[in-house]
Amino acid sequence: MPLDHEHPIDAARVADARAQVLERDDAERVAAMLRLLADPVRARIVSALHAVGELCVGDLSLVLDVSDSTVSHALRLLRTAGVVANRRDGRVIYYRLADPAMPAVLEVIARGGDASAGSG
Amino acid sequence: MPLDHEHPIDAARVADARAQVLERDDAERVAAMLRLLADPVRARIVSALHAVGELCVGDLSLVLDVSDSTVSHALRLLRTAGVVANRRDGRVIYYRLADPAMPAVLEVIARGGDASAGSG
DNA sequence: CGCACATCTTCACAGACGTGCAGATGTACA
DNA sequence: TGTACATCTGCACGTCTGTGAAGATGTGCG
Repeated sequence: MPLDHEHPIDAARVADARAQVLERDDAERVAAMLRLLADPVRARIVSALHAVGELCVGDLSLVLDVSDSTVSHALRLLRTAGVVANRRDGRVIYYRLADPAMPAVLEVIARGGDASAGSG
Repeated sequence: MPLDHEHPIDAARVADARAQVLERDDAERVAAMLRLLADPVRARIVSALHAVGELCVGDLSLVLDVSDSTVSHALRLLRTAGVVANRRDGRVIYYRLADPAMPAVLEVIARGGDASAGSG
């Protein structure tokens, strides 16, 4: 049970934290975004697109060595969320990144918390 | 079905991507880290600790308005992963951030992809 | 010791998630 | 039109995950 809502151990700090903490709705949005990257296949898709600009589904499936069905499922989530965009060239559909925040997140994690200096 | 592994549409780009893409193991690690933040409660815990430095479990439960059991469960995951550390003061246990990458990730997402300018 | 308080843990379960399969859609070309 | 190819979608299933309930652990105090 949450404590009585009446007995914070450090009331000032609690008030301070309450004022600055990510709000419920924002946290939900942030978590939803991060959930997209919290899967190895999707993270690697973002990584691959970040590396070479754009790739079609079949080539992506070759790069990652996973089934095209899996790639397609993953791309659908990313596309719906606005993380990637696509263009069609004949029967081939090329995907590219549409949200610079995603590769940035991967870099921050990979580099261990240093968020300064961009793509090296 | 995956293509034949023999018919990339852009072989050069595939080779290029293969060389630069996040490897399977690394992707697994990155995804595991991000999964920790891909939950509203844990994201808010990181946010709160980032805001005020340290908080005990009970106060955290007040700040977030969730049960202390939920906070404790969440903290265990974060602690096991090295995201937070704690110190004991009597019966009260204070938690603080131990991995600067996590709040950095939250900021990158919140700011929409601008990864420059670090913490503070 | 016994009691109160803060935190942790075990168990159980509903809900979300990732993936393969099979078929559908859409495009190109003859 | 029919075939071949690239991609997408719906369904089903095993697995993972977050949470609450209830009790356990650990600490301080008298």
